[in-house]
Amino acid sequence: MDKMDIKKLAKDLNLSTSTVSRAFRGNSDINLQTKERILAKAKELNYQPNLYASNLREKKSKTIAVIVPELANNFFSQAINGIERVAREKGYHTLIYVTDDDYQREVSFIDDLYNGRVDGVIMSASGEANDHNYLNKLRKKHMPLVFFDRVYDDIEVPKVTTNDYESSFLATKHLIEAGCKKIAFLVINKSLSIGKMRTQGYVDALEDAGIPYKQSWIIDCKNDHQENYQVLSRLMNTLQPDGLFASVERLAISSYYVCHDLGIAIPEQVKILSFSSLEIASLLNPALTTITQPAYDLGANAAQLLFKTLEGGTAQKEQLVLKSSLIPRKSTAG
Amino acid sequence: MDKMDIKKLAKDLNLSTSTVSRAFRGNSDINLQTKERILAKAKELNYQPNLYASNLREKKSKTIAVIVPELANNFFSQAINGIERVAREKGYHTLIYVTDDDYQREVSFIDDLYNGRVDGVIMSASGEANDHNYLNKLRKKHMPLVFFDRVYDDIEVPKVTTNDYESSFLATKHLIEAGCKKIAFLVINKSLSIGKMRTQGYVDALEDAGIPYKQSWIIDCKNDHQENYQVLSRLMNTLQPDGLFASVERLAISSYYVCHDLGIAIPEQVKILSFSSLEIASLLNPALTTITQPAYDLGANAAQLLFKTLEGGTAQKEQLVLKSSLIPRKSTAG
DNA sequence: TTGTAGGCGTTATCAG
DNA sequence: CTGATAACGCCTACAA
Repeated sequence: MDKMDIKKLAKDLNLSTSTVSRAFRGNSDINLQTKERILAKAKELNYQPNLYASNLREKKSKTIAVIVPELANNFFSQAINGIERVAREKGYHTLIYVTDDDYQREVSFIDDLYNGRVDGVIMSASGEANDHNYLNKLRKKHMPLVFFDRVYDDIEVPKVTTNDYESSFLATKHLIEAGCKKIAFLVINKSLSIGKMRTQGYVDALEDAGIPYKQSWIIDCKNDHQENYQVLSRLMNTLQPDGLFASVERLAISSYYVCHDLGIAIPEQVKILSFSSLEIASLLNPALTTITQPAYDLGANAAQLLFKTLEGGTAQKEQLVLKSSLIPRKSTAG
Repeated sequence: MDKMDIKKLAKDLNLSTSTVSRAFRGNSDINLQTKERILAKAKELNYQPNLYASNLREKKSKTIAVIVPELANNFFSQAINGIERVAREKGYHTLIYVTDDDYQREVSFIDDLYNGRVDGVIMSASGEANDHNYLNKLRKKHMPLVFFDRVYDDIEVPKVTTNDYESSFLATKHLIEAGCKKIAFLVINKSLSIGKMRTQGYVDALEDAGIPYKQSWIIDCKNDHQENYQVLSRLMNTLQPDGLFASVERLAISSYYVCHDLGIAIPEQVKILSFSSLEIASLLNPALTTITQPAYDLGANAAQLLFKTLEGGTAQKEQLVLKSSLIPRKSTAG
């Protein structure tokens, strides 16, 4: 009574399973009337073709995987939103995997996808300077992979990033023009693709302005707020920068807390600027100058690239670079 | 050379497919040595059992679906984070569907899940006062469903919510005690489960304090910022409230913009309080008093409830109510 | 402990 | 336009 399958439905209709099957496939030849009769009966009996049987036959899952370092984060949630929308429009389903910035987890997620569960993968990388060879297995399985934002340079697949170097350069220049002489650069992982680009933009902009650059002004931070709070407090008390350039949103947040608590006035005593996808940057106290990445578009484009290779068959290695925008606000006001 | 399946692997090893299969199943009798030989060879040849063939046999997908109204949103991204974590720990995969608050989309997502794609569904509802009968089909398919936060009262499934009525009552009281006489309540959908509870809390708190309650002080808003900006501007100019209680984070945001633009001082001229999962509420200008829902826990608990019914078999109808916390900040300072 | 064989529910191919 | 049949890749009785 409960379990419906194509055979029972066919018997109910005095038809063969092939005919019933045809009613559910878009293309095949079938009499319109029988088709409608079948669909009606199917609805009545609450029948739907079994997904796993279909996929087994057709060897595709109409599903993609998205692997991200974190989820509860403006940037990634917007990006995923973009991915999900494109996937949905293409009739694909979207699986989410969060690594919590744990490289091992990334590896094991990927491992879990070899079995045909998905047709393709979109990923923002977690594993810094590790071995990325496990990703080549994906290619052997003809499973397309697309990177967005955080990429591995040594893996040749389509990538969607933003103009990090240029943005970072301009941002640093912006601080200099606002009068900063002692600009600290806050970074989480300067060996990662993105950290590297952003750090370089900062360094070059300093040089370009004839400001002596010192290694000690590049501050290594973590993902943990408490730790960063300590590091930044020390920074403010010792080096006493008059400018903070946060390469990641959460570092700007920590900086704000530190400055509030230490009674350091923004922007009078220290100007702050950050890469950030915070939609309410202008409501902060004071409004935060940001380099805003087009997070949604980044995701949407990554998805489009994936479907392009999925449909085209050829493994493209397109590199798409979207532009971020520098939005000056009170936190860097002269 | 490329495609591996159990037969080729078996042939390579001079074994039968059943033996190979056994090496991958946890339970079956198999010689430890042959098992290891098989697994080694499998790794070498990059073989993994095809998921769809396995699922077709075993009739379960080890996958759950999460359906939410929106994704790029502090509350939902935290909740999904909680769900994903629990699912991962249970060895399940997580599919994401975003309705953009479109009831029809919710229905069609659900339709798409009848085919065995998932073992269970976790959902925060989009469709207000619509017909929810389509959900009963899920039950016929023995597909467990769990609601979180936004629920349909007429559907009897496990639900995880927060103490919305109580929180709303206390929040209103907080505003009254801070000296507000004319408190407007901003709501997006007062007919929805949550909107209803929150509205009632507001109304009752007013009555409790002997403040005459007027329908006109309940302000109907939308999801769109532009529209809300208009509505709220008008509100501030006409009714001139001295307190705003936003039932949803985005309405507090819009209120801040309006007040900033109109030069209305918070909290001197108007105090603002909001349901919100914003982690940086205290960095806003001024720091925003919030009722903070335990978003992550809401998601994690919903997932746990789902797995409980998935494992236990019995369709529980547990109702879990988590507590939100009122965190007073500058925006409601006396 | 291992092998054989049948079937999970669909769909594509080929006849009719 | 419709029906029979053989895969898809794997798993599990049952037999050896």
